[in-house]
Amino acid sequence: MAVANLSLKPVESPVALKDRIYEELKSAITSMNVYADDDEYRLDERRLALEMGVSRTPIREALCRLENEGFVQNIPRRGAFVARKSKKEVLEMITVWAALESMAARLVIEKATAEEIATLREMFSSFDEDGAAQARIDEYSETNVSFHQALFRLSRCDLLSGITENLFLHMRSIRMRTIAEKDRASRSIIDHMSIIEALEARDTELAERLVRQHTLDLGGHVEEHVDWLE
Amino acid sequence: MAVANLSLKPVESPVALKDRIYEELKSAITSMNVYADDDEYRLDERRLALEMGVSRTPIREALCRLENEGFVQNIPRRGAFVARKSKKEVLEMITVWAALESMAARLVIEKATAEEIATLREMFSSFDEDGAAQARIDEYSETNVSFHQALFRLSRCDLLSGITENLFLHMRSIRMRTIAEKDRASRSIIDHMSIIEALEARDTELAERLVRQHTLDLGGHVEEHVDWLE
DNA sequence: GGCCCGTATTATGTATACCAAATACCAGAA
DNA sequence: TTCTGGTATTTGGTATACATAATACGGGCC
Repeated sequence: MAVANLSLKPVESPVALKDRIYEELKSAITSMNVYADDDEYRLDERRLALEMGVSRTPIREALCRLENEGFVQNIPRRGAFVARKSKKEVLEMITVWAALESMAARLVIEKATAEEIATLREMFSSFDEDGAAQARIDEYSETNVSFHQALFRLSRCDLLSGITENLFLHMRSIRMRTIAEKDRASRSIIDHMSIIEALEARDTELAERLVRQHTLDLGGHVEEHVDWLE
Repeated sequence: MAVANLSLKPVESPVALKDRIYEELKSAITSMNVYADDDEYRLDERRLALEMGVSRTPIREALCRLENEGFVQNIPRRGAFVARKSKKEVLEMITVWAALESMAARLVIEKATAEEIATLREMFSSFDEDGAAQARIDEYSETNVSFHQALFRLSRCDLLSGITENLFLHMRSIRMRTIAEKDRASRSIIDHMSIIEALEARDTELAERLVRQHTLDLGGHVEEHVDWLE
């Protein structure tokens, strides 16, 4: 019997309620300015359930996941709150980030093609003239994040990227309150260019050291200048 | 009015059911030999609820946490299974481990006292005579794990320790199937001693490199000799 | 005898009900 | 007026009930 050779894609499994709620809540939490004021943001299960038109069960499952990822703090018998990181926790996140990204740099040198590394350089092409760069700090900020994400992607290590993804989201909340500083931005571009050059030269030790130091410098900056973290 | 100056400790809050179930299941899963055969271990919610004498709700919350930590795989509408790591995933875990532990080594040099570093050396005191060491591989295996855990502890970075804790638990399952090999054990002792010496000499770059290489070597070993991972 | 389809069963996903703990509020006394 | 103690309400923790999807099994047809 002839088999009809239809090109069919797997039917999209209907996304479970708890997953959609998880996405919705996560996006809401990560895009809010948690550190704007000192209020604690409470996540009332019943209220959320009512607002989203579902029962408490999927809400609770979503909150459970968010708690494990550190976006929500659950106090027994008290309820769930949007998590606020302490300064110590932020510094530790930056330390872990430095560890992971320096390893990513090693892997990039080991695995990425010259073309792939070239894409990193292209990301900064519009910032070549450092005069113009300093005028567009907000735009640069996005490129900045993209650069680091690209580095992890090129490392071809899903676990590295995965762990870092949430670190980035946490850091984004911190960044929202940090006023973009001109000197840090231009310094950052220089750092990135040095990193790219080391990658292109396939200098593992140098690339690793530059990446680590770049992130640890951010840690030093936070340590010294950020005083609004508990 | 005089205030009675009693030294009271906070009353221990009764541990929630879901947390106890989480601990119980986690310990059960991590201590079982997941890779012994090709069976898939299904975690039937109803059965677990019945066996543990609770309802399905706290069971589900515990399974949710375990899924986030990678010990359980939840297939929608199919149920929960004990997670089996693929070879790729194991290799990536080892990579992340290497990244985190080499950073831990840096921090140890930065923060730990000479006395604390000395405790690392003491852990291996009973393995000094390498003849005797090879006879007690199983005993050594525990010391081995303790050594790495101690390294993270001395780094004073809770996040590093925290992330690694689960990595260790995952690796333990892998180890259970790996037959202890004499040559790897003795090689391991040599590695550890070199690491300790670098820490004592406060040679950051060397310590970092040795730690990273020690773990990456394990990765190479798995890559080459472990063929029973999917 | 083997394949296919329909029904039954089972288990997960979701909703709801109940319970207990924590907080808020109010009344009464100093 | 203020503090204390008790009660009410709120809310999270747990149990249970219901709906739906997936699988297993059996009968019918080829």
